[in-house]
Order: sequence, then structure tokens, then C-alpha cells
Amino acid sequence: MFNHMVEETEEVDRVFQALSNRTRRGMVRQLAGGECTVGDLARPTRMSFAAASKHVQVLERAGMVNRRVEGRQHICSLRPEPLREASEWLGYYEKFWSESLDRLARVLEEDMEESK
Amino acid sequence: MFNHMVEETEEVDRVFQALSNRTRRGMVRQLAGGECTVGDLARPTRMSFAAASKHVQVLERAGMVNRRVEGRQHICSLRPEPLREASEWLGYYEKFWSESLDRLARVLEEDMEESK
DNA sequence: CGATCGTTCAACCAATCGGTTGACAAATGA
DNA sequence: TCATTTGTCAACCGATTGGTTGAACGATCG
Repeated sequence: MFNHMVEETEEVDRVFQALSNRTRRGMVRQLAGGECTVGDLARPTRMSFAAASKHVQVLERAGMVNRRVEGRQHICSLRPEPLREASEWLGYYEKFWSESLDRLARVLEEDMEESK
Repeated sequence: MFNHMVEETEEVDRVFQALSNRTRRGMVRQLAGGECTVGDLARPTRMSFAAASKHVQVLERAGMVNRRVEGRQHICSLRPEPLREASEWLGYYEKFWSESLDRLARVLEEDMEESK
């Protein structure tokens, strides 16, 4: 599936960090169903509006959410690209769980060769 | 590829949280090449031994690393299962970036139906 | 106009993070 | 036996997290 190494950027840091919170993963789930306002995202949680707003900002800074202001509402939508990158990072290790260990070791050695 | 929803457990929290740090991702990368001691993992970083030890513990608590004590060395190996789970979580959204948006919405609606 | 809605912001709080240092312990090597 | 290696643990530090409350602000409704 994915075979190349994903760069270790701060964006990758922020994406995994954003995903490390269950509330935010719930928001991603909700956003995958379509655009929502910040209020829509706050409602299913039991947090204050302000807290939900902060979570949205975390997702935004990770590049996973786009916001568009319409009247008094802020409408959020999912930007899948960072999710895809995180998935690629993990995909690099797919060989680890789908092939035998010594086979993986060989694959990694080849990568070392390439990077010389 | 992956189609089912991954449960939102604390383990998922811990795995993403563990992956949100670049040093730890480096350790995962190194461990994918084969077993190493804690010292081996500390060496490429410029941190103290104690710091590296803490990172290994984070990976352990996330279920991503196994440890076996041999003499004075602690030998670590990668446990791919949690990586796989994280990958599945992300895989659920693969449809998001590989299909059109309205098509995804329909898929999600089907999921809603199923869960009734 | 004034009230209310949707939202952010600033300040604060306790808990966690990522690192340090220093003390300690067990295994190994001289 | 004594020194060294390989690690852990506890204490501490400043920065970040995830939440709260209260004030503010622009849009909308009556």
C-alpha cells in the first residue's frame, strides 16, 4: 500500500497529538458526516462552548479542519490530507504486521541502502 | 481496506499520544529494524538515559513495546498490534480522501442505520 | 432599539509532559 | 574487590493540556 517514509515534521506531531484526544476524534467522526458549526460539535459533548472551540482550534492547527464564517456561525469541514499523511506514516509499518519479522528487517535494510 | 469502526478506547488515546512525539516515533522506526536495548534507543537522541527510559515506558504503556530483561540490559521489541489499530482508525476515513464527499456521506448514513 | 444567539478571548486551575539531575541497584569486567 | 555499565526511580522544573468562568463582540430577531 504505502511504501515510502513519511517525513517527520511538526505537522505529523500535531496530527497525532490532535488525534490523541477522544473528544477530538469524535469531532472528526462527526465532521466526516458533513460540515458542522462549532455549536454542532459542542452539543454532543458535555463541555462548555469555549472548550469545544479550543478543540476545534487544535484540529485547525493540525490542518485537519477548515473554518468558514457565515453570519454568526463558524462552519467547519474536514481536511483529509493530514489524516492521509498520518495513515501513510503508519502504513510504513504495515509490513511489520503483515509480513514476517526477518522479511521486514530486509526491507528496512534496503531503505538504508537507498538513503546512502 | 478497513471498513469497520474502531472502538474509542483509552488504548487508542495512548497510542496516538505516544506517536505524537518525534523522539518516540524515531524509536518506533528503530525498533522496526529489530530489537534494541534501552541504551540503543537513547544513543541516537541527545537525551539522558532517564529521559529515553521514560519514552520507552510511554511506548510500553501504549502496548507498542515489549521488554525483556537479560542481564543488565533491557531488550525492547515492537508490538505491532496497536499500530495496526491506529491504522484501522485512520483507515475508516480512507473513504474520505479516496471517494467523493457525498458518496462518503452516504456510507456514513448506512453506518448510522446499522447501529440502530 | 434591546435581547439573545453563536462564538472567541483572557484568566485561571490542576494535571500531564518532556526534560534534567542525583541517588541507587544489579550485572559485568578488571 | 573495586570500577564500570545499564538501567530505574524520585524530585524537581518550565511548558502544555484540557477544562472552567466571565466578559466581550458581531449577527440576528422582536
